Amino acid sequence: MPDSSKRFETIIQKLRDNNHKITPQRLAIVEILAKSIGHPSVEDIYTQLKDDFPTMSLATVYRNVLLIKSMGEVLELGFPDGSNRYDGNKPYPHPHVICIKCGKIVDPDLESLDEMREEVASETNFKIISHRLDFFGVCSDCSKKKQ
Amino acid sequence: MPDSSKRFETIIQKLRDNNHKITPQRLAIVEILAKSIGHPSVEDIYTQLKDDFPTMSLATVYRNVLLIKSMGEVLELGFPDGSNRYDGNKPYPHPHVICIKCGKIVDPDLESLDEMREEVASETNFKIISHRLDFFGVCSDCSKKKQ
DNA sequence: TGTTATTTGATAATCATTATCAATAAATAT
DNA sequence: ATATTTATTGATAATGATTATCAAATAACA
Repeated sequence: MPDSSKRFETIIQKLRDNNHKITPQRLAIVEILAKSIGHPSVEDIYTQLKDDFPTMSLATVYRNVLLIKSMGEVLELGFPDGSNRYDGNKPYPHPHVICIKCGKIVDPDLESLDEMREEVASETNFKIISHRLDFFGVCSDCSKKKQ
Repeated sequence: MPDSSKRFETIIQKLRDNNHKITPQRLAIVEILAKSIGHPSVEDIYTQLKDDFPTMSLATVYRNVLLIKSMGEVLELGFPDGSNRYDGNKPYPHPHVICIKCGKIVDPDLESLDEMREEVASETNFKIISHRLDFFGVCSDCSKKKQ
């Protein structure tokens, strides 16, 4: 079973468990969030769905993303410029590498964060609950294009 | 010479170098940013200045923070809820520990980030330019209050 | 198939930030 | 010192992303 199908099932099940109705619009939004290819924005999701759902309202996308976020099944990545991107495939905190040219977001494999977390906790006396780590740079595709 | 005085001089000098006029409002805003006690928001800065400058416009605070940010002399910390906090004392990327109860922001000392940066660069083929690392949790003051 | 409560679509409201513009004031030369 | 020039300020309108509103539509279940 592919990873994104598993995520799809998990999110749908959680919606059912919380007595939310399963509408075609909701299904389609969950489908995209379960994959979260490229970490889409609300606008991205809306654009992807307009073909299949010509009457889809932008508000519906916002509402459902918010609902799924409130259940902890999507990670919201807000940026200083006000843009928000979403990750329903890995809804827990994890590092991101973001291309400042094309907006591409990649998930690197990093392990040493857990040590850091404990280091911070003991140094500051905070009870650490979550974190956010983003690296910003230029991807290899955009580096080539530059000339 | 205290750290914040040094920061104050640096920012003012950079303003002069870029042919910006030194107004009383600007001086006062730079003074607060140079300290950046608690990583203030624009609203925080505005509130602090209203006593000394009763006619101070909120737009003036926004304008000057933006100007100083464009010169690279203040770090903007934007959060998913839309709030922005500023650090003119350490305007370069560095980790933050944020209390989700009272909003307090603390700077921990962490060294291992540079290794991580190189690890990410070699793994993703990105040219890493900047980063952002926030830990979220509950500070010891708020932990005590809870009961 | 009918009933009920939720969801949807369309649009208005909100709120932080940015843009506008006339009046003011800083910097520089006179 | 004073005049001149140009940036800055204060007040407010505009913007844009997100959220709220509400009547109509529809999923869930009897």
